[in-house]
Order: sequence, then C-alpha cells, then structure tokens
Amino acid sequence: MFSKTFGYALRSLVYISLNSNEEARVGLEQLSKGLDIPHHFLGKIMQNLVKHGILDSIKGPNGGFYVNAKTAETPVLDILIITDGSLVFDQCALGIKRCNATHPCPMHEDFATCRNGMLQAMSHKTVRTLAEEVKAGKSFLAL
Amino acid sequence: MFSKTFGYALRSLVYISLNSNEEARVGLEQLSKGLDIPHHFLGKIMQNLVKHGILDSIKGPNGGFYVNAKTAETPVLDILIITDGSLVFDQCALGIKRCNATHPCPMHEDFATCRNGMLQAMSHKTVRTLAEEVKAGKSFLAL
DNA sequence: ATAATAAAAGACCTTTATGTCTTTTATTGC
DNA sequence: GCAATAAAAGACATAAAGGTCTTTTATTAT
Repeated sequence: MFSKTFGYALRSLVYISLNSNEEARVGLEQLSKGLDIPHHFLGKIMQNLVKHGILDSIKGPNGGFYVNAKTAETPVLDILIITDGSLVFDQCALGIKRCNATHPCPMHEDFATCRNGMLQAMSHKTVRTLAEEVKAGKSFLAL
Repeated sequence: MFSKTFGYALRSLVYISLNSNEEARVGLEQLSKGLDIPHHFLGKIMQNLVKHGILDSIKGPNGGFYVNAKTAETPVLDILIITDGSLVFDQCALGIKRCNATHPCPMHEDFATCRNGMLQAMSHKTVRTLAEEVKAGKSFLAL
C-alpha cells in the first residue's frame, strides 16, 4: 500500500517523541534495534526527515535525533508526502491517465471513498496523537 | 496502491467482454492499442489469466482472447489475487509484523476501515457489472 | 504441404525500492 | 589538540516491478 520507508519514518518519529528529551537523544543504533529496522537504511530516511525540518539531529557523542517544535504537530499525511511523494493518492488505481469524477474508471467511486477516508484520517492524526495512543498502551510500534 | 498488472488485467477483461463473441476474438494488437498497454507485457498478463481459467484464447489466424463461462462472474477481488497475490490486504501499512485487532499499530483502525470498504466493493463488483457500466457510458476504460 | 497469423514461452533489459558498506564531517570529553 | 562518537553523505548491492525482444507452437487458409 505505502512504501516501507513511510512506515519506518512514522514509527521512528513516534518512537523519538516518546524517548527523547533535551538530555537524551535517540541514536540510530537504538532506533534500529528498538524498531527492528535496518540501521543504514534508516539513516538515510532520518536524514531526509531532518532535511525537511520535522526533526532535529546533532552529531558526535551523546548526539542523535530529537524532536523540535514541528515534530509533534506533523500530520501523518505530511510524512507520507515526504517519503512517498504527493502522487500516491492522485493516481487512478486502474492506471488510466485522466480519471476523475466526470471521466471515471469503473472503480473510481469505490477508490475515491477509500482514499478520502484515508486522507481524512491521515491529515487529522499527528505524531502527537499516535504517540499518546502508544503511551497509553492502546497501540504498538513494533512486534 | 495496486500493481499496474492489476489495472491492465482488469481493463483487458472488461474490454474483451465488450468486444468479443464466437466470431470475433480480441487480439493482443487490438487490446494493447485500444487500452494503451505495452503489447508484450500485456501478453504475459493475458497468458496468466488464461492459465487461471477466467478467460480463453486460441492461436492462429482469427485467434485471440474471448470470454468463457467464468469471465463475466469473476469478482474484481479474484483478479487482484491473481495479479498481486492474496497478501495485499493482509499486511500492516506501517510494516509491523504481527499487527491485528488485539495488538494494533497506531493506524490500524483507519487502515482496517479503508481495507474493508475496498474488500467489500471488490468482492461484490464483477467483470460483468463493470462492463455494464462502461457500456452504459457511465465509466471508461481508457483516456 | 506451405505460408501466414497470433498466442505461448522464455531470455533479456530498465527502473525503482530496498538495503549494505565505507568515508566524511561535526561534536564532545579529555 | 586528540581520540571517540555519531550523524551525513555517497558509492555500491540486491530484489522486484515493469517492459522489450526473439523464438516456439498451434491454428487457419490457400
């Protein structure tokens, strides 16, 4: 459905939200072990999140990743757009080039309903809301 | 969302439903031009549909693809399973290995709602219902 | 029989996603 | 300054999806 990169990024952001503060940043080592994600691959993903400004990092001893002003309020949808591009929801599931409400493919309505539901959920939920759920033990970030 | 193969297969089945009868089969040439799908790639996809028995074909002059007893009643979901495998709907969107109602990822509920809606639509709609829509001019198979 | 036609089959190529490894750069504590 | 640490950066590897090309096989019409 979505790329692995998206799942890795989202879970990492929530993990860092729950485990970082001014003193203790979260290193790649801890992240990749805690979430069972390949170390170096995760490195690139995190780089990209930092580059997009929704997370901060610092090098050197006691360095690592930590939340900034934007992190908690970042909608899940923003993360998807960073990792998978804005196209994900725009393209026709049957691969028809110009498919829209006035010139629909035979599955257009069904897909649109599903898509809108996902868009709704992903734009309302943020890193903060997910972190709160996980903190309350209602949901989980890893096996 | 789904593979291109799935879209190609579904559109081809509907196209053949609308354009074949005992006399006139639909050849790859016509299919690939009519639906703007790469000729040889489509060949393999069609082979697979024939192998799965939801479509028939015959070689030689005036050969081509044509509907059989199963074609019209094939649910869209069956086509998806043939082209993309049954896993598509089973895996967690965040990539967590064991993610289910009792051990959910933070987005589990939202994804489940979307997935169930799609499953519902895809198991109820068949090649026949889609073909009827297209025949009535309510929806389209190509740009 | 032979030639033409068209699907079946399979070898190969390209791109994208995913993942690994090594080197560089910034920061810290001594 | 120097060594240790950890992210940044980039080269490289692997697998899957998507696509092209050629050869084989079955069918038909002459």
